[in-house]
Amino acid sequence: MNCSLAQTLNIIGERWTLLILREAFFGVKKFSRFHENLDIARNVLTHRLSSLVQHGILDRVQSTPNGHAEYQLTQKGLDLQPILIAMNHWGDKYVPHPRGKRLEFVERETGKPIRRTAIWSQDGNALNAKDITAVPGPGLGSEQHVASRKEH
Amino acid sequence: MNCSLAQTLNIIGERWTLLILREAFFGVKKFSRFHENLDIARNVLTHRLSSLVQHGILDRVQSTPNGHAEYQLTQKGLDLQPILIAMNHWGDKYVPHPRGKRLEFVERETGKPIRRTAIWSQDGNALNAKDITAVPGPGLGSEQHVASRKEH
DNA sequence: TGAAATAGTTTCGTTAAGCAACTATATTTT
DNA sequence: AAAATATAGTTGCTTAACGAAACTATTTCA
Repeated sequence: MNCSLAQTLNIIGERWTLLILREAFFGVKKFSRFHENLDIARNVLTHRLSSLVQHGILDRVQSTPNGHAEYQLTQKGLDLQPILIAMNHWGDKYVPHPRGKRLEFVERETGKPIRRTAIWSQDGNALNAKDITAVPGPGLGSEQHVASRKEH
Repeated sequence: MNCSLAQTLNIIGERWTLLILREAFFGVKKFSRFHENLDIARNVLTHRLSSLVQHGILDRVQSTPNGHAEYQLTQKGLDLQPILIAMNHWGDKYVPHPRGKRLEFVERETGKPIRRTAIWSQDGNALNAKDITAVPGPGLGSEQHVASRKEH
């Protein structure tokens, strides 16, 4: 499917994958830690980790000659953070905990909260969904449909 | 699982869901259009649509007395756009089409492209993953772990 | 009135996920 | 050095989700 979203979902769209990556962003590196933090079946965890390694999102490094691997995020993996944070923000808003935010993302240096996730225009305005439209680029075959979004 | 990301994934994490929403953002409203644009099994499409309706992401409106439903995005659904666009941008970057971008998102009024997806500090700097950390908020039970992200 | 479209449901076969037990090497403890 | 524990998986089996095709019941079009 010639669609960047579909391509992304092919890589990170399976069940558990984004939760594994969340753990990785929190500093988890070892099979056993992933397994105890997530309630995931071991064989599924095996598959997900090796898939993420194959796709270049995690690096698998042998910390001892045989076995005892560690998994760490590559740049490609680190670049998924906006997706994770966007999902986190949406969940905060629409499936809130009664007591408030579960996690707040802040600048490491200053401790100041980051901006809420949004779509920004070039000149720095937050845009809402209806102000945005998609235009076909060079990578979209002419056979492809780009349904024009009707007003409603 | 007391985690906003996990909550979000419970709602939109199943296979096909985000592709269905992509179509909805492009203006698709009817069962038959979703089915012909996506190569999805009809029974699965039925389940996804009704799940999205139950979660308040789509509204199901009867356009004729009996049958011929239309599905349209609610505000809750429209607010998923940053997630979709973040995934689109990641896919453009890491699974590119040889000829270039497949879709470009622009402001409807001016046609100007939107900013690439990123994490922004309050004062308007783009942050990269290593500059960000998470701190527990009021909604996070004390039993919860927030692994502190080690340097690497 | 007949044909085609719409919005599903039903049945059945395949694939993926979940669970528990097992294995083989590595490290730690005594 | 030997035994116990931890690590990183694998194997076999069960259950749940997905996929393909055929079927159904209205509804609109010609």
